[in-house]
Amino acid sequence: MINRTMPRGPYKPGKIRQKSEQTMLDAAIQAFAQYGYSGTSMQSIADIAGVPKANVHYYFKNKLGVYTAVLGNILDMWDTVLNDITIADDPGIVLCRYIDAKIDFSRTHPQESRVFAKEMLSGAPHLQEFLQEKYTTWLDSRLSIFRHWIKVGKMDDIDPTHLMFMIWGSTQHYADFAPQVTQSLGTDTLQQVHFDAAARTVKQVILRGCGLTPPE
Amino acid sequence: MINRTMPRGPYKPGKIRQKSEQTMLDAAIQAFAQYGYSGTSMQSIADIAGVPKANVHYYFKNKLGVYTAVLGNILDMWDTVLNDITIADDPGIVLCRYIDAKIDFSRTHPQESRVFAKEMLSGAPHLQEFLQEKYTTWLDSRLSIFRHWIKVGKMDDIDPTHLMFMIWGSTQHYADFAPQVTQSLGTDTLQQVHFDAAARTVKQVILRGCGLTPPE
DNA sequence: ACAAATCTTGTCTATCTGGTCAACTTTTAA
DNA sequence: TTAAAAGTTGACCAGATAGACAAGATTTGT
Repeated sequence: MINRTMPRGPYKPGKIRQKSEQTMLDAAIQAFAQYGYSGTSMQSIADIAGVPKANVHYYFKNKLGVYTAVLGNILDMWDTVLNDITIADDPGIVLCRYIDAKIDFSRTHPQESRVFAKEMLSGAPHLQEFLQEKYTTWLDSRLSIFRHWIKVGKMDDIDPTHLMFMIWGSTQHYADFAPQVTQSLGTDTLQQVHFDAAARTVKQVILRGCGLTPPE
Repeated sequence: MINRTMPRGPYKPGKIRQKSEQTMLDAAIQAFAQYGYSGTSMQSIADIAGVPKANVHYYFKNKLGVYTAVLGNILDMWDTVLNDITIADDPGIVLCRYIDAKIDFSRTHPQESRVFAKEMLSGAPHLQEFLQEKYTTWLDSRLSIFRHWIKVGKMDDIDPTHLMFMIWGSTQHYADFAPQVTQSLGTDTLQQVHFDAAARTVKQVILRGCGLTPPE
């Protein structure tokens, strides 16, 4: 994607910029996940990326610009799994798919999960727009499907909003509280087998708790 | 509690020190909850407490000292609810009591929950001792009780470790992800009624999910 | 009242912070 | 080859940072 606000000329930007930005965003996500927005210095981002600090300022307007870019990338990943469900679907299958996807996100993108969590813990000052627009629209449409399933007896009368919180809390826990989880499971690093056991238990409890039988 | 390492003399410390320390710890917990350890300045703690910065340094050795004191107070609150359960107890009643207590903690001590969560998200660098000693002992003894209940058929064969994670994740969510929760519930501030609904749903799903019937 | 200890606070310092800038090098299209 | 644009980087700045310290104010047992 060529940035059309850049001046044109014999030297077209693209490859170098794209690669450098990605390197710095990768570094930034590590720093923000560990130290939070206020606790992260531009110097530390530069150090992790292995470039001088001025280089970060060349690619991003300021610290907030880096953070906004990181946060934007994370929000773009927001829950595509539940996007195309309909009232015709089977709630048991949908919940299974969703729980598996959320657990898998905790496994494959723990740093992203942590940046999001820290932003929430800080009062979500940079997520107001997301929460009031994209998120609310997304949630309302999903909730109405759950309510329909409940009305037609496809699942028990479980408050779907709080059910969502349960799924989010239970699955994100494996990324956000990793030190406690690893200690509890008696391992050094979380392996696929641990995430499989987690998904199995969460599906088992949530589905049975909603009056659903796990699909084969 | 008189600090016996302090020099003795005609002026016995106690009331003033106790009150000042509490004021500063209250201020510190607010700052740490919002900005995390690295992002919190001694000046901001002093500002919230309404005292000069040098005053904070008089009562605490350094910033880590303040943080350690805050964290210690939080760890002292660790889950007294499950401490005195035995294999003779009814798992349904125990889980109900526990879920209610955890939801209540999220309601009455959200800042404490957030400081703990941020410490976890940062990799728990100041919780290694706690996790390896007090926590592990506590967890192992609780897990053995759950395993006994499962063995004698008092509850379904649910991995008790992951069940604990589900309860923690689901209940702490209401303190740690408060902005998302409030937005989802269409309210400005979380009220007792919201926490009641949360506790009801979590108990409903967890108990049924474990093959238990909610007690009257 | 008084002296010893506790408590308060303004001031100082060395370091780190986000951010700017200008000189320099590399890449690119012609 | 060349020149314009993109990219790199060390040096620099003003303000914030954690912490030290000394001088003064307050509290308390005698």
